[in-house]
Amino acid sequence: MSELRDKIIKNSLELFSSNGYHGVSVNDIVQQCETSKGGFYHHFKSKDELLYVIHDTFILYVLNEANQAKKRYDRPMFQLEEMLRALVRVYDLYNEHIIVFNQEYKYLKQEYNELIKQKRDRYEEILKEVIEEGQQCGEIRQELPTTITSMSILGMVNWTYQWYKKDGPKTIDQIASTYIDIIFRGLLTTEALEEYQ
Amino acid sequence: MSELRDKIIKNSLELFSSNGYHGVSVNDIVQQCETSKGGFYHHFKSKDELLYVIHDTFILYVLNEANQAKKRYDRPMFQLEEMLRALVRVYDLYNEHIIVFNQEYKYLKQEYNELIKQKRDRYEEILKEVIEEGQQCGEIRQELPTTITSMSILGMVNWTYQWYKKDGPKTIDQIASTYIDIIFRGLLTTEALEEYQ
DNA sequence: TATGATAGACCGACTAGTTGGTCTGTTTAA
DNA sequence: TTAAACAGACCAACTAGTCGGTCTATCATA
Repeated sequence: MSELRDKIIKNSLELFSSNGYHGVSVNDIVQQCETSKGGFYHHFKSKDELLYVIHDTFILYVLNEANQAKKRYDRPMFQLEEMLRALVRVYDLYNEHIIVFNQEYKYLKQEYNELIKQKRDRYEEILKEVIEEGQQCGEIRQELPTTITSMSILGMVNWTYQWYKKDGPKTIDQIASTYIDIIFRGLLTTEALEEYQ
Repeated sequence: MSELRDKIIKNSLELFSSNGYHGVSVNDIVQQCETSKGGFYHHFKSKDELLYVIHDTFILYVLNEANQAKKRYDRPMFQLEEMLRALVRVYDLYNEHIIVFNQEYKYLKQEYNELIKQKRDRYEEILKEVIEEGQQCGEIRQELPTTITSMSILGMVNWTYQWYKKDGPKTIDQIASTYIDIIFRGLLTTEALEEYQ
């Protein structure tokens, strides 16, 4: 792609993630990038489109990882572990994307919102599928309601962006391991848990 | 307090939670309330102060519930259960507050932000204390890192606002029970879990 | 090789509209 | 009579987005 386009995305991410989408004007972005209004609008139809692009690159990545995790393993238990490790790992890679995503996705214009929502829903579906399959084959406790369970997991992991700091005392892998420890003990049947450990 | 003041808060909550803080102008609020700019600014110093008031009423309630839970029970295990049930219950009572809170707290002006952050931090401290005490008395597994664990719980529960619908298929109590089921199996030592069930 | 044409990248003054907030009143209730 | 409660015209600041124009690089043609 273009150099300026990348520069705009990179700088916008910094600005958005610390000041919020509405706390940053197109002029701010343009100034930070040492370019002009013309430069900006040459690459983006609107400020909204920029927000969309930020959302999309990140969610596309996550969705892709989830699909791969499903393919790589055939047992739900391991699919789930891989999905979670991948999702948590994203917090190192796309930290700023996620802050912006969670804070501002409500402000996406409808046309963009629908595109994002499709992928978001697809991810949730995959997670649900994995849990359902885990329940069917006796790895995950059947008495757990599938939706609440998958939302619990998603919540736990997604909340990371609220407190995780790259230079904090815990590495992202340590965090992932603790999540998986808690979730697996919480979800797995006694037999599956014994086998897993 | 004043009637108009309450009306402004009530209507703002509706507007903010569906359109976002930045998607709603003071004029929108004033129109919805069938009042005027004068009416609004008689009761609030600024639009920011309104946002602060919304944040504060909700977090004050949650903090209060947590303190009571700590007082009511002496065993960490039960303190934790009560804290979680109370926190989840808030999603029925303060649904709109929470949506606004999570979406917009970043946009609070510094003076307000600090006041909110204090209470928010205090809540997290209480949760951590409970978990630490649970670890010390052998109810909660000692190998779990306290911070990550408490953040996991907070994340799981706080995420509820993203998907919970009052008229959805699951009641808030069912959701709470599933959370507690997963968390307790995930956190408690084998002995404490047996005793609990 | 020299010349002219075309296209994309970028510039920045400008506009039309909106925003939060103010200020001078008027009404209402005690 | 007095003070609080409200009304609404008004303003300065700022916003996203536009538009005529420039600069540079590539490529066909003579």
